[in-house]
Amino acid sequence: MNIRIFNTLTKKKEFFETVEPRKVRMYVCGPTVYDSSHMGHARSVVVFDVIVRYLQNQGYEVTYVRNFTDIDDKIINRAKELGIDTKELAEKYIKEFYEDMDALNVRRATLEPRATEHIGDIIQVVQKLIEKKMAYPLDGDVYFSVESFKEYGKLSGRKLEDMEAGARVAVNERKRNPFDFALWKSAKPGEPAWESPWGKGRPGWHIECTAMSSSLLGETIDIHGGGKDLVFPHHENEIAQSEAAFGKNFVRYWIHNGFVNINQEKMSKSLGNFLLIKDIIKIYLPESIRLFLLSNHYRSPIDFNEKAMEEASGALEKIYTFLERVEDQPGMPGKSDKETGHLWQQFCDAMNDDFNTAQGLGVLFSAVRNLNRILDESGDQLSHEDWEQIKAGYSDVLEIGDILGIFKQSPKSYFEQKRQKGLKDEAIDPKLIEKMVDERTEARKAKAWTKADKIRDELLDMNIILEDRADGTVWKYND
RNA sequence: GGCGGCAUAGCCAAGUGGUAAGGCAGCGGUCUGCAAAACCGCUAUUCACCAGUUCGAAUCUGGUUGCCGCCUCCA
Repeated sequence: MNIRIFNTLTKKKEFFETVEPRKVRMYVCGPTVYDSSHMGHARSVVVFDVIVRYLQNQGYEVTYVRNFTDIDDKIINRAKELGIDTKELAEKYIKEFYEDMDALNVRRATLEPRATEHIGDIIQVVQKLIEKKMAYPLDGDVYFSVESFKEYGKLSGRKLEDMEAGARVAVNERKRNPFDFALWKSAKPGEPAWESPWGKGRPGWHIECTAMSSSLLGETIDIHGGGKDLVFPHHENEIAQSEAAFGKNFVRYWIHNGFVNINQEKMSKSLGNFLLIKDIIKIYLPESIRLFLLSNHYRSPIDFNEKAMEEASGALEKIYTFLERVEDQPGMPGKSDKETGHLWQQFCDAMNDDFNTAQGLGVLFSAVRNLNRILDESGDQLSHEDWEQIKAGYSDVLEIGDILGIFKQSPKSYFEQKRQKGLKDEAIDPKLIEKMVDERTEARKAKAWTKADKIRDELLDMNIILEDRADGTVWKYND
């Protein structure tokens, strides 16, 4: 049980040691709820969902906090456009976020705080920073002074001097340093605002995470995660605020996931290629999407495209086919076997190495192939030894699926679901298919192969694939 | 301009010092009336290029080329 994690702070894989034995305090930056969630959100959320599942499986008690940023400029602007208040807007997208994530079989975090629920904590941290002279009020705003924090830049590997050279930040003459960032922003008329020692206003973006992390998890936590894009400035600023305020190491392990590209392009509003989760799940099964997202190492970029999704769907089906095959074995005792075997251990080896799900999937597929071979070779009389291997493999596959958040349904319902979806997409009456399959069965009995093959071809045109098994013909939808 | 990442077969993708996982596609085969599914075999003497360290490098060092990301809201 020696997990190694790539720490963005040290740029090295380090053995995972928690502050408190067997307990993990973990914070992951959640969405700013001003718009629907896209595939990038899906990746981040799924990756950390898998990490939490694995840590729990390995015996850690995980307190997992994932926040909602429910107040900020983007929310204010969007609400203004729509003519609704910010709270209403935030609620709408929080609800959507849950719908998307439930569909993707993402478990809820232990705590899911909202920035607006922690205004008091935020004000306290800001005050503390002012007292320590590491922040300064300015006309109702409060800024963090980056120069006061000597280690500023340690996460992103930047130096203030270097950045100033090629500065692309809008210069605000009033700030002491162009990189000073707002902890508190004064409210313009009509904007949502909270009372504070500096007048009415709202928190800056970065401070909420410091406040919520420290108040819910403590001043030093084990893991802080998020997308790579958050390294600078968001997480850099969080470190500065937190370590300045509390005088302690803020985070032990920083974990950042890579981007999702769309057909080799970065997702961006300007390119108009933002793929929303709610649209993607209309086309692909959520489990296929999870499998796709986990098929690359979490730190590498991943390219979303039709071919990749078809491969992921095919891979999912391959494993469901195996599971169904095992469950159809006479004498299959169901999922009783809880003992984990060789395969599970190999999967853990992959996961222990910086949560290498891509390698873990390799283990899974080669195991499925081996187990299928055993089934092929033994025909209908499985030896005791073979049967033990199959049972152990089967339960390991399910255990792995549990970590990855796939194979949640039975193979029967998976295939049924696919058939239903196919019929709906193609607008086909299932009775027609049953009728054609029956006709073909009759033709085959009469050895009228030409007729039988003609029916099969007709079904194929409807994307229906037939499998003639020993106990009858089964049809599947081919997407 | 500053900082960082990546380059492995037709495609996707693991592998950070010990002689190239896995998936898809392709070809050949087993099975099948024929298929489908499944399985077996074949498919990178080689890991962008050049030099170096080493008994040994895809893995380490230096350089070259190409692609990408961050530095502005962003998962």
